[in-house]
Amino acid sequence: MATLGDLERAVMDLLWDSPEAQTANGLRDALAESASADGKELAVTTVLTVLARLEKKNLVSRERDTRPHRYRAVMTREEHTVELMNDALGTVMDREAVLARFIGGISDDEAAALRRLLDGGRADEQPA
Amino acid sequence: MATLGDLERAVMDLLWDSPEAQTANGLRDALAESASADGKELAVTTVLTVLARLEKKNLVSRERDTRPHRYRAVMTREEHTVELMNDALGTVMDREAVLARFIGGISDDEAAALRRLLDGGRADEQPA
DNA sequence: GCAAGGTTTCTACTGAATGTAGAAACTTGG
DNA sequence: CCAAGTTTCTACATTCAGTAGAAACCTTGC
Repeated sequence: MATLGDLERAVMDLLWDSPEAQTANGLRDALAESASADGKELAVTTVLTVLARLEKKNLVSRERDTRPHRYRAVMTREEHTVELMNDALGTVMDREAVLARFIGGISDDEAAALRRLLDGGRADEQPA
Repeated sequence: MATLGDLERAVMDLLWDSPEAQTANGLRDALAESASADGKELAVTTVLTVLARLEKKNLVSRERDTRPHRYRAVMTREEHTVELMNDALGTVMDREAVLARFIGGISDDEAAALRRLLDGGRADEQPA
């Protein structure tokens, strides 16, 4: 339930970056401009197909009542990333050993931020 | 570069759990006993194929000089898991926002462990 | 030195996931 | 009711993973 293809990922990136729900056509246009694809226009049916797949994966929801359906990300990018991290952790029995190494690899700034957050320092969490 | 198939995963689990390098035959036998597969014997060529694939993915190395080649995991399970976590994080610009949510979701025990680790509390890390 | 048996490599097939899109079905404003 | 836009169906190519037979490759006992 983890890996996204390149196009799926590109679509998610667009949805994550826009607060408003998007139409397939809007996404197709945005994809055309986006860095990776140099002007390459996809068929809108292609975009609709990946949106349907992303919906099936519960990464995207759509408003079916407006005529051009509008799509939005179900989770924020951050929530999704945390889910991936927990997926990775989930397969391991000794979570603390992993966490130990993990924090061993982060920058001092991030370590400081973590410390702050752990000390009730909170900033904006919602229970996942 | 992330996702492992079920069999690949099963092989990695065996390699991670054994300090010694293993042969394909040994792994095949171990797989037969292992929980998930109820007595189902795989062909040894099957095991060799996935080992070759895991080697290509740099998850496994082999000693080619002994006759039955012997295979070992390149990283520990923990290191590998951390890599997955960093892969997930890597695609995100705002790492701290992700970390914030991440620690919001862990247990109190783990939070305590993290705090300990952050305070130079260390236990067994090697630089990743 | 050589055949036999174990080991490894090649090749191949299947099924799922993904990128891609045409054809067909559907909806709705005029 | 119809044309234009929208959505769904269906389909094909490619890649990845599971699976393994056939062929090539060692090594060792005779």
